[in-house]
Amino acid sequence: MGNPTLRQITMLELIPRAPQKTYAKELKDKLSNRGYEIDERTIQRDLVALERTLPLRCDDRDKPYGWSWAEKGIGIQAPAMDPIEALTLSLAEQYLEPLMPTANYKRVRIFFDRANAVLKESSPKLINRWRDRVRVLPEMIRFKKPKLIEGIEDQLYRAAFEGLQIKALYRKRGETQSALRHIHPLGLVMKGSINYLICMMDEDAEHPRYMPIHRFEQVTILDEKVKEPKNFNLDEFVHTNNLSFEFSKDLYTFKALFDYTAAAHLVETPLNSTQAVKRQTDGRLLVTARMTDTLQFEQWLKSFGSDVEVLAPKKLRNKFKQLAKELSNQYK
Amino acid sequence: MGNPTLRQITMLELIPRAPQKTYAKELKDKLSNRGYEIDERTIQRDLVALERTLPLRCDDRDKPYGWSWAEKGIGIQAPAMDPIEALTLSLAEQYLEPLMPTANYKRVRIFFDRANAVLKESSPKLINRWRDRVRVLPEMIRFKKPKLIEGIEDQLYRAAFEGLQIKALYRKRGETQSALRHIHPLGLVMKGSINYLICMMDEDAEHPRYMPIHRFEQVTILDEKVKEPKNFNLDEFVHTNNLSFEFSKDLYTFKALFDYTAAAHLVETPLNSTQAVKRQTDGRLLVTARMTDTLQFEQWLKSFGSDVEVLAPKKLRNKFKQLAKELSNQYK
DNA sequence: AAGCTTGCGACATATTTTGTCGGATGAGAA
DNA sequence: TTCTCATCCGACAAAATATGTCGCAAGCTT
Repeated sequence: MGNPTLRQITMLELIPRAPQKTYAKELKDKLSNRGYEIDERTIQRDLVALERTLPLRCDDRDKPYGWSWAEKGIGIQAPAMDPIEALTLSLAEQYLEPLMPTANYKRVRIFFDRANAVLKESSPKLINRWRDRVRVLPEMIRFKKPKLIEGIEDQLYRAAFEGLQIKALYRKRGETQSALRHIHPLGLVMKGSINYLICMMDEDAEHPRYMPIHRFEQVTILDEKVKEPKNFNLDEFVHTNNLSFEFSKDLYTFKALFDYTAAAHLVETPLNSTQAVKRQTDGRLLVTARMTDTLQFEQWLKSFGSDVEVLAPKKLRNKFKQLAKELSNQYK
Repeated sequence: MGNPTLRQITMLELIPRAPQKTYAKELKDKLSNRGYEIDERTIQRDLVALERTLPLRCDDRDKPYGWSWAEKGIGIQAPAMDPIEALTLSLAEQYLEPLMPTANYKRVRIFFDRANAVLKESSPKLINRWRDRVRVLPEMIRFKKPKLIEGIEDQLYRAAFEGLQIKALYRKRGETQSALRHIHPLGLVMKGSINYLICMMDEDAEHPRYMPIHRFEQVTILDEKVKEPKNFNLDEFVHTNNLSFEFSKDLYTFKALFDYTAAAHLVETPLNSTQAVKRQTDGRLLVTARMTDTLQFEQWLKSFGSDVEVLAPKKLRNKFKQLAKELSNQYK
């Protein structure tokens, strides 16, 4: 006879969360794989015994009975989260909630729930205090997330993860009708509130495309493996398709004068490690850094309005000259 | 005699992760609280038995022996993560890593490690594929995080969580020397790469301040409870101190013409639910929305350069007129 | 209706669990 | 040093439990 505790713990780890199920026989096999040669009867008894105290569910509508962990229950976790860990997770929650795709967020939610349960137990008063006392503020304006059809997200993820082809109803931008397409998912890119499926289409088996997942209206996963272009590289794709806003990987030396109050934070949170800052006699900050040529950087510069004067490179300074002209025309 | 399995599971949940420890006597008390009246001897025996198979550590340099879970081990988790859950966590990892304070990130890391372990086991080939095939792209430029002194972050968090006063060495912006201060932590605000401690100072017991935590050089937690101004409200503080960049909560009706390609995404990811978009005959998009007057919104508008023409409110249009003038002067 | 699977009660037995006791050990105080 | 105290740990016996086996019943399939 082996150690019943360890065997039962192992068994509990083998039981999936509802709505999935497992069966006595399955458990017997898996336990046997892990070195516990045990009678099926014993497993039945263990399950019934544990069910009395743990949030286990037994679906006895059919035989064999299907066993699972209650969907909402927190199950077992050892070592338990310590309060600091729990605090950190509850902070992570604040970061993730506005950013992450909703379907995914729901799935990590269970961890946050668990964290909050720990906090509640360790210091029920403090947890509310904490909620009142911590804020994660957005750095930039946040857009509404596009609406997604229930379940679509999950299916696209699964297809991308398992590398399976799909058939999907996809609505192009501006169009009101969706069309059936045969798609080979290659990857996923999340950017701000929009997530894209990177994929190959049957029509053009050479060039991958990206499709915002909120334009999918129906997805069926097929049994066939995805056909990939050889040497497909997601980073490369992202760059060449302007998804990451990078024009090139060439570095240039950036130089500009910033208003002190508008850019003082650059001293402590530099653009990158090549950045140098020097206060000028007129109070402005001369900032120098090696930068890659990205649209995001330009947008960031533009957001300073007249609180920045770009000095170098020439090309960028000219762009700003041009911008000045255009704005003058626009608001004349 | 009770059920040994359940009792042992409960006990395992009571054992902290290293470097924290617990002791036989402590476990006896806590188990007794949970309804397991058990001899101390039995606990010792259980611990030794479980140590053989689980990553438990026993520090036997002193008596009583200190028991803990191995720092790196994954312990027990039931129900086990299913692959989709694991996938989602590994995605959350990509979101959080660049955003979250480093000290915190290390603490949630254990969950990500666990997730990756699950993925490795369930489909070792697919996990690598997934890593190659999913990217979370930054929406805006990201600054380097300021350097923090080891342990400072943890202590400030703990003080803020437990509502305890601290003594700290704090270096003001621009100064090279830090000064000792007596501080009453009230809360925390995370914004982009900078995190702030919101607190009261002994010198001015009326007005809370915010202090970037990377300017703290040493922190000692005191035993005394924080004194708070009555009716302290973090959200209010954040607003009145321009941390959230909100000038006022008054809504105005915003109206502007956007270049189509630059702003097409607004159709699918609107600013808020009041937004209306209409395509003009010249191809531009007329966007209308009720907005609050925030600096962030203005910055976002400015980042469009000449791809936006602000129409209303007048005040905002005038700001842009002014901007056009200033830019013209600057780049003349 | 036969055959199969699965759940479950019963039962005897081997095994484990557990409280108790007493000795060993080591730290700190007198 | 010696004494005291807390703790660990081995031993032991009784009580409780765990386990394999068997047989029956229920429900499904063929």
